[in-house]
Amino acid sequence: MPTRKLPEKVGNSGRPTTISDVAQLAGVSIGTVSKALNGRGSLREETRHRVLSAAEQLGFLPNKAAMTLSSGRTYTVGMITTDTIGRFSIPLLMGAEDALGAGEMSVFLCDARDDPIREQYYLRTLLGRRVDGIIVTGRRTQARPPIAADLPVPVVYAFISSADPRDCSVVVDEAGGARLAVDHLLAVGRSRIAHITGPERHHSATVRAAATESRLTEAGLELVGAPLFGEWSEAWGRQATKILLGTHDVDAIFCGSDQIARGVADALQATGRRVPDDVALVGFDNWDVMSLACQPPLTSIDMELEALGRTAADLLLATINGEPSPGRHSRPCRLVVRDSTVSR
Amino acid sequence: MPTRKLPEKVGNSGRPTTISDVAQLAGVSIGTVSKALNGRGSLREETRHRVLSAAEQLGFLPNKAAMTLSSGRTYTVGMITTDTIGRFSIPLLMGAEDALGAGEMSVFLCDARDDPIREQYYLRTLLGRRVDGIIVTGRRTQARPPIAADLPVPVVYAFISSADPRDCSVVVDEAGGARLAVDHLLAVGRSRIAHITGPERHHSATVRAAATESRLTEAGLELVGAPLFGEWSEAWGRQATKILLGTHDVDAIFCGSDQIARGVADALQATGRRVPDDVALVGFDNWDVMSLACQPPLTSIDMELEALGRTAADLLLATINGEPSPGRHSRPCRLVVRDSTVSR
DNA sequence: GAAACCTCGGAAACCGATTTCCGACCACCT
DNA sequence: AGGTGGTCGGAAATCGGTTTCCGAGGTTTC
Repeated sequence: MPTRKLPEKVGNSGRPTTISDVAQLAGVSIGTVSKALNGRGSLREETRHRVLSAAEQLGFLPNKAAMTLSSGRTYTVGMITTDTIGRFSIPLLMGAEDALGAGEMSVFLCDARDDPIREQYYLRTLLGRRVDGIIVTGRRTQARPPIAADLPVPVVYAFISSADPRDCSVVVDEAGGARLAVDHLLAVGRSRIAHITGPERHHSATVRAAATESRLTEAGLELVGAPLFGEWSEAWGRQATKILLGTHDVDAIFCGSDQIARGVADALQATGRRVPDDVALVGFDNWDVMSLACQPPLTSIDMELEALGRTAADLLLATINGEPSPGRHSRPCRLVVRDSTVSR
Repeated sequence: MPTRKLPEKVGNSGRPTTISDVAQLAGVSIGTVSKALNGRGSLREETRHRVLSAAEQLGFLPNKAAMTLSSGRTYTVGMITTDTIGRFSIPLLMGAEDALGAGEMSVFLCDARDDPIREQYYLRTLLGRRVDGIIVTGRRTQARPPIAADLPVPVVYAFISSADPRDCSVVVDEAGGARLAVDHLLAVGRSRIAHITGPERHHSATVRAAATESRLTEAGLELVGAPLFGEWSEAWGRQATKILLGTHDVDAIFCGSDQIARGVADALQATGRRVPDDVALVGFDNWDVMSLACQPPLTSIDMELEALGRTAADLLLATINGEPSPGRHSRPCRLVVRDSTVSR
C-alpha cells in the first residue's frame, strides 16, 4: 500500500490537476510526464526528477477514468450480495475487500436485497462500469442459479454456490464442520448426543444434520432422537431442549447455531443440568456475541468467513489474470473449544 | 430503476460492444448513435429506431469511463468506514447505498480498520477515481478530526461527526434518546432509576449518562447512585447489577446498550426480581438479537441508523448538486416499547 | 571531417464516449 | 431556375491519460 502525500494544492480553479498542468509546470510534454511517472521510456534523471517534483507540488493524481480508457482495465470489482448484508456477509465483505485492496482494486458494493430485479439492475450497472470481475455472495448456502450466462467478466460465488458446476464457487465445508463437532464430543467422552438446529428447508440445517448422523454412525453410535428442526433462535433452543429432555437422556447436544445453543444452555440450567458436566454443548458460527456471552462460553464451529472472502477475492484476481479455477472450492471449518465442552 | 435486458450477444471477439459497433450495424456515425441513445439532436424516427434496435441486438452498454471523461462526473461515491465495518455501520451502509443507488450512483466501499494510513490511502484512491463525493462513517460517536482539509469533493460524516463545525455531519441525538428512555420510565410510574452503561472514555456512554441525569433533575428526581460505567457487555450488566442491588433499591434500570440490559435482566432474575413488575428495564440500540431474545423482550431506544444513512446520502447528493448543508445535523431516536417496561 | 550510433523527449494516434458545428439534401417560394 | 429555409446526420474536437514512432542533438568511430 503505497503512501504518498495528499494534494497540497489544487490546480487552477479548483479543478483537479491534469497531466497537462504537470507538463506545463515541468516544461515538458505530456508524453514525457507519463513516462516519468510510470518509469517508462528513457529520460534523463534530471528531467524525471523535475517532473516528479512538479507532480508532487501540484498534488497530481492521475485520472483513473482516462487510464481505464486506454488500458481497458478498471482495477475495480463488484460485490453483489444477493441477500441483505447481514451477519454472515460482513466478514466475507471485509475479507474480500481486504484482499482486493491489497491488489489495488476498488470494490463496488451492491446490496440486491433478495430482489432479482435489483440484482439484474446492479449487474447491468457493473458491466457498464466495466468492472474487472464480480463476486456474488449471500446469506443462504443453498446453491443458486447463476447470476447470468456467459458474462464477459469473471465471476466468483462466495459462501453461496452457483448451481452451474463450471462456475467458480468458494463455500464452507459445513458437513466437515459438523463432523469436527461430533469428533470433539466423542473425544471428550460423550456418546448420547442430540442435535437441535434450524428450519429443515434451510440447506445449512439439513447438511449439518446429515453429517452429524453419518459421523455418529461411522463411530458405531446413533443420534439420540431425530434431529430437531425448528428456527435459528434462542427461543427454539429453549423449547427444543424441553421437548428433548422430556423423552430422552443425553450427555451432549450439538446445535446448528450459537443462538440455538445459547437457548439450550439457558434451558439446561433451568432444569438443573450443569454444562458441561452433565451435558456438553457445541454451537455453530462462533459468533462472539453469543458464544462468549453464553454461560459457560460456548465451544463452537467457526466457518472462517473472512478467510473465505479473501480466498474468493484471490481466486477472482487469479481468474482476471488468466488463471481461472472453475468449480466448487470447499474450505474447512475450525473448532473453537471453550468451557461448554471441557470443564476447567 | 430502469430495467433492460442483459447483453444477449457480446460484440466481436468477446470484447465489450462499443458505440462504433452499434454505429456500424445501424449504418450511421457514432455521433448519431450517441444522439439516438440519449435523445439529443434531431433524428428521423426511423433512424433513431434503427440505432436503438442495433444497440439492443448487440447488448450495448455505454462505457462509463468514457462518459466520465467527457462529462467530468463519475456518478460514484466513496464510503469510508474509519473503524471496522461492524454492527452499527451495516444499517448505515445499507441506508446510504439504497439512497445512492436510487440516484444511479455506485458506491466504493473502503474499510480503513481504524488505521490512519489506510484511511489516507483510501482517500487518495477515491480522489484518483474522481468520486463525486465521500461519506465518512465509523463506530464511535466521538467527533473526529476532518479526514482532510480542502478536499475537491463534498464530504458528509455519518454517525460520527467532524470536529470542524463547518463540515456536514449527520449524527444521532443520543441525549434525546436517553431522555426518551427516562420519560418513558417516568410515564410508567418509576422513580428510583439507575443507569448502567459502557466505558466512561466512550463519548456515547458519557453523553447518554449526562442526559439521563439532567432529565431526572428536570423531573425533580435524582439518579439512584452514580452512573455505573464499565463495558458494553452482558457480563458487565450482570456484575453491575449485583453491585447496584447490594447498596441501593431501584424500580427501574436504564442501560447504555441492549447487551448490558440483557445481562442485567439475567442478574435480576437470578436474585428473584421480576421484570418489569419489580424492576423496569430499558436498553439502547434496539438490536433485535438482544432485545427480542431477552426474557422478557426489551424496551429499547432505536437510533434509526438506516434512515440516518439515507439522510447522509441525500445530503451528499444535494451538496453534489450545488445545495450544500454545512454543519451538524442531528436526528432523533425512537422509543420501542416491549415487555420489559410494561406488563401484559 | 563525415558517418554511424545513442540518448532523450516531443508529436500524434488511440481508448470510447459527448457535443458542437457545418454541410448535404429536400421542399418551397418567387 | 435560383435562392431560401429547415431537417437530418456526419466530421471533428474534446476529455486525460498511454504508447509508439521518429527526429534532433551530441558523442563516438574510422
